[in-house]
Amino acid sequence: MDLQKFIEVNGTLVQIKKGELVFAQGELCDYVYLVKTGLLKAFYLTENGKETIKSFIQSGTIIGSLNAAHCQIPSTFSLEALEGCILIQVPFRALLALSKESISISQELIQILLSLSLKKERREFELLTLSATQRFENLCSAEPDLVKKLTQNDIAKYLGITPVALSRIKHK
Amino acid sequence: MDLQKFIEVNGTLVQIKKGELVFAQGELCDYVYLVKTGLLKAFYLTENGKETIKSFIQSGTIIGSLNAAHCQIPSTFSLEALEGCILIQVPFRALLALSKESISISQELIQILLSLSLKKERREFELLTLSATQRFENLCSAEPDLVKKLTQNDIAKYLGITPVALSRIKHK
DNA sequence: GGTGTGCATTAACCTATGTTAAAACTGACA
DNA sequence: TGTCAGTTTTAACATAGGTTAATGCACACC
Repeated sequence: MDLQKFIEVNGTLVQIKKGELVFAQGELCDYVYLVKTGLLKAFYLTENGKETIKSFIQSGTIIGSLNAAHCQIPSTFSLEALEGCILIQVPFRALLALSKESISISQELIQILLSLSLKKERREFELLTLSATQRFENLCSAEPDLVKKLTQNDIAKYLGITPVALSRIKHK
Repeated sequence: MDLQKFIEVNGTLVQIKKGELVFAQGELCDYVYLVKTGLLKAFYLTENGKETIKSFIQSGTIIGSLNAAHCQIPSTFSLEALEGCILIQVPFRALLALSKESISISQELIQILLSLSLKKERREFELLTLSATQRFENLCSAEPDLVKKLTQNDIAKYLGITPVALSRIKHK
């Protein structure tokens, strides 16, 4: 049995309306979610109230505050639905426990973590070496359909700039 | 047997002199390294020849271009010794193979990947939400002894700014 | 059709950081 | 001791992006 199947069989269905939070920064969150349908954003709020977006999560993805769940610490980010979403929720510890018993699940978990680390590496690289303009162009060519669905506000927060700056960039 | 032990027993010793590369960006690199002694930097070179530092690697750490090794693609970064280093090298596929046979190794690999993702998450957060000044202060308080060993050039490249900008920040 | 709310654009001004280049400093070594 | 290479500092100027605020636009709702 694969991981996705396991979650579907053993998890519980959760419906989230547009604008609602799945979990909030500062909360403990022991669950991992499989996104069946919908679109979400994972974002940070800094002390001075500024929001920056960590990532957008599309259907088919497994998402959760893995570190929070694993270390039993409060999540560093919030997860919000940008559209109505259907998720399947399963405790992270159930996954870990399962992985202790099944090599194939362990292997799959390793695959997921490796591909997660690949994604983060790309993002780190872009933040470190590219200008906002280049990051925007990259995003547009890598995820054209996603970009269409987002507000410029959210795109800007993802790029690490203000909506005003993004508007300027687009204008050129 | 734990992972570190496995590497020590099955790996081969590699000595790297200061300034030499362990592997270079663009190369295939199937190995994972355990740092016995020394200090290294992992860095990107952009097309226009600019260097940015992804991370510093201190002794006791396991390092490698995991994604490159796993996906059999060229490494996106280079690894260079900042001091004379002693490393132990082992093929990544040997680790993966081992993890397929041993649950405990799988679990350890999962732990390593989780803590790696935690580190990257922190860095992403800092790049996304903090100013260069704040990032510098964070680094100084989190890794005071590491900072002492580095040149300002390398610190700047790690923070994502120029040495000139770092000098200005320090001056204040 | 009118009104309100949220989003996008534009403009004016400000600040952080980049760029280039020169000068000062440091340590290695003949 | 003098010289050289590498590193750090300083200065002057250029640019990207932030901040604030005003305006424009679009859609929902009365």
